[in-house]
Amino acid sequence: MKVSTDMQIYNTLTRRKEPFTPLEPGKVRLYVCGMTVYDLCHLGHARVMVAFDVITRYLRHRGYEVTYVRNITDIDDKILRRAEENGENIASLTERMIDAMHEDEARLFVLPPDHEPRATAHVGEILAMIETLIDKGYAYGADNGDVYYRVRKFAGYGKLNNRDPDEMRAGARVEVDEHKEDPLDFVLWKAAKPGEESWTSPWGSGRPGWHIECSAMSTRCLGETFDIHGGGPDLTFPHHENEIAQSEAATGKPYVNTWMHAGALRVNQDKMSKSLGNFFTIREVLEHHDPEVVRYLLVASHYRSPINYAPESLAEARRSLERFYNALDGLDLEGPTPDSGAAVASEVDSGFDERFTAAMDDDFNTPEALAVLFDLARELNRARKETPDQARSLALELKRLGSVLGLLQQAPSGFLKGGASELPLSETEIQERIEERAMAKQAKDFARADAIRDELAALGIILKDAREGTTWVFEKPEREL
RNA sequence: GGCUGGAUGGCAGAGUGGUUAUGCAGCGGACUGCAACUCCGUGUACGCCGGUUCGAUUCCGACUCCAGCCUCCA
Repeated sequence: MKVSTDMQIYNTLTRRKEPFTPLEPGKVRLYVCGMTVYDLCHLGHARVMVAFDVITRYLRHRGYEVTYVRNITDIDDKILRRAEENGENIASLTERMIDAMHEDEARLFVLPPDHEPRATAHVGEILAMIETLIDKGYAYGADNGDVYYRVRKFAGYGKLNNRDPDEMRAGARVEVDEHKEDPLDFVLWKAAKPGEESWTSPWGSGRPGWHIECSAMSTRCLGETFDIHGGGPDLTFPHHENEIAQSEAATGKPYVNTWMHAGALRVNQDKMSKSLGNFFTIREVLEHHDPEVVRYLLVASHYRSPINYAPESLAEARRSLERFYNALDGLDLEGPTPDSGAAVASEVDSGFDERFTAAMDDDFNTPEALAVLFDLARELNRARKETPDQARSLALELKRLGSVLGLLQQAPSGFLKGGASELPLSETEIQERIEERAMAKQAKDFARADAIRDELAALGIILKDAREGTTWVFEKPEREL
């Protein structure tokens, strides 16, 4: 696949779309801030995971070799507190949460990152970077054992957030720490309290601060300057601002070329948060909804737009996805694919790929890309009647482009049947009723046939009479959460 | 108060200086024994006020409202 230079990506740093040119031709180095593993992942995490999964998939589809690094913060105040509440040790807590996170993302069709560095495994690099910062005068040890970053010393501080340090009313909402030279200074190394998990350092036993960990691990995995750094919307300040300050002060080089931030996920127009009681973990939602429906909802908006999560929006996402799967249902989707055979690919030449690519090249415009796929699905539905060969090619094309968004890879009948485990009747029972109805139809006993259909419909099982026979889909009557 | 980003048809959600987004829902027609699926057709949408322009939802300015960040947060 050819890599052209037509891609445009919105850069948070410059606040505009820019042509994307990686440092090394054909290779993209991508770092995304991952989770602090003290609790289960919620939908906001899913949003970021899925956004950068789509971005990675598309870059690869476009021919780039992507190294995708997403860290795990496995030491931090919240973890210490939670472990103590649970009466379990830190390692046990973080391992459990990491396993749960991997399960959740796999269910959402999120491909694993190439590297998942953990803070606790990189304390050496973190200490080295802190020492460099002290040597260069950008950091200082305080008498309480903490080490702080000297924000005023770094000329570019605030550039990511367009914020002037002099304008920041520091201390307005935070208690000013008497050990800091300046209220804006942030902690690089935190002295351990007695009994806390700690590492030895030149400044006494302690643990790394949150910000330095990302600087150290991204540099370790991707080099001093890399292409894309991503994360959730609330990380721009102070986390990413501090990363820039640390890394650029330590290396004297630009840290990141393109900063990307996903939009927020809201619940009924409020920010999702525990205090508001509108907090949904991924697994809670997946108890009631097909994972692909959740993913579709997240992909159907642009990655930078806020998404309002409401129960109705999932029902609607499901119906949209049904349109795709209805189009694919009953076609032979195995065998040679457009990717594996040029002969098959040439049969489909209606510009769908080009339109899809143009949409995605424009800052990963997934809504526009989905619009192309809906057009493709319509073309496919038209072709089904008269030119089945073409229909099959279009179906394969739909599935292939869908895979770039991480969608449409399930067996259509499986999706449409809505997860056999929730069915009110067994599949064989349903089949029996269908046969019963077929006999009634043959005997022209339409009243009986309709009665059977209505009876099944009341259970959420909708029959579809096709030329080849009757199939069904399962539509759970009420979907909540 | 500072900084960012928004305000699009019943809902969701792209985009554009003049021409169809797309999906869901609705309406009319086709297919069907009747439906479902599908197809065809169908909506005088662009917060408010000015300005630029032959023409603005799209550019510029003011205003109103909303959200996020400014403290840990994806």
